[in-house]
Amino acid sequence: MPKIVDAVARRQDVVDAVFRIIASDGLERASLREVAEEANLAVGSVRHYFASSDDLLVHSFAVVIDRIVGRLEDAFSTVESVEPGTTEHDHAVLTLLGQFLPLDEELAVDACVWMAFRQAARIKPVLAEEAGRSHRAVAAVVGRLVMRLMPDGGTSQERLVTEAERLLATMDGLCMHALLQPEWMTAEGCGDVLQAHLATLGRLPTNR
Amino acid sequence: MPKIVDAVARRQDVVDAVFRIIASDGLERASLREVAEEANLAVGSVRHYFASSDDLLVHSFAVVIDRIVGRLEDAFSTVESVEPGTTEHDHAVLTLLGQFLPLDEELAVDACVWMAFRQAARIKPVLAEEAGRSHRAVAAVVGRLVMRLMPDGGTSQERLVTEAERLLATMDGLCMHALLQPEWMTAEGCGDVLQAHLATLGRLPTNR
DNA sequence: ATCTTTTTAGCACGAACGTGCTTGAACGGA
DNA sequence: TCCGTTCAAGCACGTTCGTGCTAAAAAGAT
Repeated sequence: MPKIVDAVARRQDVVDAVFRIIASDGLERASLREVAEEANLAVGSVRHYFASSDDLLVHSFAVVIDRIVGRLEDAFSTVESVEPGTTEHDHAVLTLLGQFLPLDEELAVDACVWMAFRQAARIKPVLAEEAGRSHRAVAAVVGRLVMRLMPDGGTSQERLVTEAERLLATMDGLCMHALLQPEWMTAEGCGDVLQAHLATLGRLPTNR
Repeated sequence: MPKIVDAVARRQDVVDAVFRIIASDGLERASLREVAEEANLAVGSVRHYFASSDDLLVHSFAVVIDRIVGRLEDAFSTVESVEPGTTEHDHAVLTLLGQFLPLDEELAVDACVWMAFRQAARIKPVLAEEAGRSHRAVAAVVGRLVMRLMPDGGTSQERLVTEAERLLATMDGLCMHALLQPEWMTAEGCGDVLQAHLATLGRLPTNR
């Protein structure tokens, strides 16, 4: 048998290069040549692991979705393991919602990449399927969280859906502002908005 | 004197072509050649009215900002002309916030273009100045609206800023979802979320 | 040492891009 | 009528892009 390399790890290296390029120069700069240079490979090598440019981008999208959803579900099991109403519970909820925001370097890269792909999916049909999966998975976690946080436990189905969509919209808007206007929307500002929103769900104290 | 055409109107025609292209095919497709074809002109003609591709894009960004901010300020003076607490007042507030969302064809185009330019401004420095102006202008209107809507009239400066940022984030998130996931976030769903958010500001009835 | 298959590297082609520059066409004032 | 400015159109150059294709290098198996 011939030369053996860890194909999975190699693919991940390339995907990491894609992430760095998107975060610093935008998705449109994530061409095969740029990605190859960032990963210290030749274009032909990248194309050995990914059939086409679209294939590379779709796979990168899937990876960032899995990472974000994975963090969210981990954080949600932490929330579930704590008694509601306690300060630990509040802290766990804030930690969960913080996974959406660019609060540190790694989260910022993921948030950039996630936003860029979702926006691109409006135009590029190859990304549409993953975009739908992303939305459904995140909405599911947020929906379960809202059900846990609402005073009546989410008795009214209709009200629950609206509150889930409201929290989801607020999170995406916060993420957008933190990425696009970091001088106006700092991590502290995000925290204030988060607390204020959670207070409107009736659990956390109203007077922040 | 030579041949005279309405240069302002011609420029606006080109900008309209830019808007249509961005809304249907994304900003990266708004090249000089594509724009010229959409406007039924030659590339050289477009370049006669705009010094460069960057010039065209920056001017288009400015136009869409002026349109959106203009609508917002018109709607705000309507809000100001009505007694707070009345149903007309509530209706005027919803009309104002509706200017953010892709509720009809024209609003949808503007929302697409606005989002696309703001995202692009993270990468393209030429767009940064207009992006900042956009954010400041919109935040000013939303801030005044929140001041009018909050029960104590916005006594606490800090609380007022947080609530303005919270409303702004929710609006941008709603706009994003309505554009990217129209099947999950319909106009009706947007209205429900809006009403729920306004209820948390303490003015509108809690029981939608 | 040789073979075989994976891995890496690179070339070449057509398409699309922005832009500098040139060339006609149009048309109001002289 | 003719002039001069403005508008419209197009060519050409250099870059970058994705991709089909070829070929050298690497290394376990024999």
